[in-house]
Amino acid sequence: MPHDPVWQQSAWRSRLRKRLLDWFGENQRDLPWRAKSDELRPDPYRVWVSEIMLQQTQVATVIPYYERFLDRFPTVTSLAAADEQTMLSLWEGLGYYRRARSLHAAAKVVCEKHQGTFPDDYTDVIGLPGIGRYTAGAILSIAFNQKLPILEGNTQRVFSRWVALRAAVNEKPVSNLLWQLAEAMLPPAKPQARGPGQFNQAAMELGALVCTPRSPRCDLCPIRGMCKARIAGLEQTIPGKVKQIEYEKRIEYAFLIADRSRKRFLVRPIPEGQRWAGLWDFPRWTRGDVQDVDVAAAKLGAQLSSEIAPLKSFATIKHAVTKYRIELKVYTANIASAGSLNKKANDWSPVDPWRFMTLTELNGLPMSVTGRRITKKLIHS
DNA sequence: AAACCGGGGAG
DNA sequence: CTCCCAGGTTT
Repeated sequence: MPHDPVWQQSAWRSRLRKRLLDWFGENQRDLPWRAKSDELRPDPYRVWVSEIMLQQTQVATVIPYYERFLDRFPTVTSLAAADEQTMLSLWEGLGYYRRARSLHAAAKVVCEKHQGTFPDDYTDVIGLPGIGRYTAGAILSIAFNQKLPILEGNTQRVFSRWVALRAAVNEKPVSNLLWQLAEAMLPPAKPQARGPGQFNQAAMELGALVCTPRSPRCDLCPIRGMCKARIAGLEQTIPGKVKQIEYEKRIEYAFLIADRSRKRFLVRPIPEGQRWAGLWDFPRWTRGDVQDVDVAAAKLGAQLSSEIAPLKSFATIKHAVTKYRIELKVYTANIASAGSLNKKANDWSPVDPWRFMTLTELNGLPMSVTGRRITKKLIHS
């Protein structure tokens, strides 16, 4: 892979580090998970929660959720002891709920294996559910100032530009090279105020505020004089284009089945191991691409051992997630053997988890975005 | 409306 | 190494 090995020169690295850390000292945002001025280091638990929330989610979106979450679960111990439904409700809106479930599971491990103290050993940390190489490096460098590299969306772009690496960052050899670069750039652990934790945060902050994907603000950049991409006029074209995703269109169906009072709707908590595990949902057919509502109703009915008869279209919700472009068709429907399903609220069992719930009750349950959108439409109808 | 952004984990 | 997870933001 042809590129200028400028980053292998230690003088270049230290000059760059100095500029970056000076810039960070004056321009970093005041974020709730960063160390308060009277603290030497931030609390590892707080850094951890923030890093998990920040996976695939932007800072501005995360802040209110983070504050609510920390308010309710201020320590690892309190999170480990939390009821899963409560925890998921606090997460609702952030999406990718597996992050929350992994965080919860990891909190239990920290309590059981590490007496409630977040571990400072890399092997222990990366062994926790939901923590991979990036997150382990981020927590240990930021909270313990360990000399560990990080590589994520921002720094992939920032580092590629510094050295004018033109290849697409998702190619394996490129990513390997960027990890090496990330490691080579790290300052020594002392002085701590300008150590690896500060460097990692500074590089990400630069990517978020200045070295943005499109139209980078090079005029504000502390590295502008020594950035190889900028010098070559390539800041707009680096990093290289990632292969385009092939989107897949899907049609899915959800059914609103009311009880005799017409005020309660059939829902259930999604079982372990399935998509949206732990969240509540309406009867929904999401598998394959079923073009016909009657087919979807028949298939779902077979699963519920009851016949579902679609009545009329209630709403169509368009939803995009990862590679899927989903059209969710929501129908009101009747169910044949409502008798066996006409449960009282306290009749729940894992074998027959379906229950009728009022809109007020639904408001208190954790749901996926589309589930919540259906509920909101019901309230306003 | 389409395009873009993107860590971790399972297989 | 590839695919999935089950959303938000930008253009």
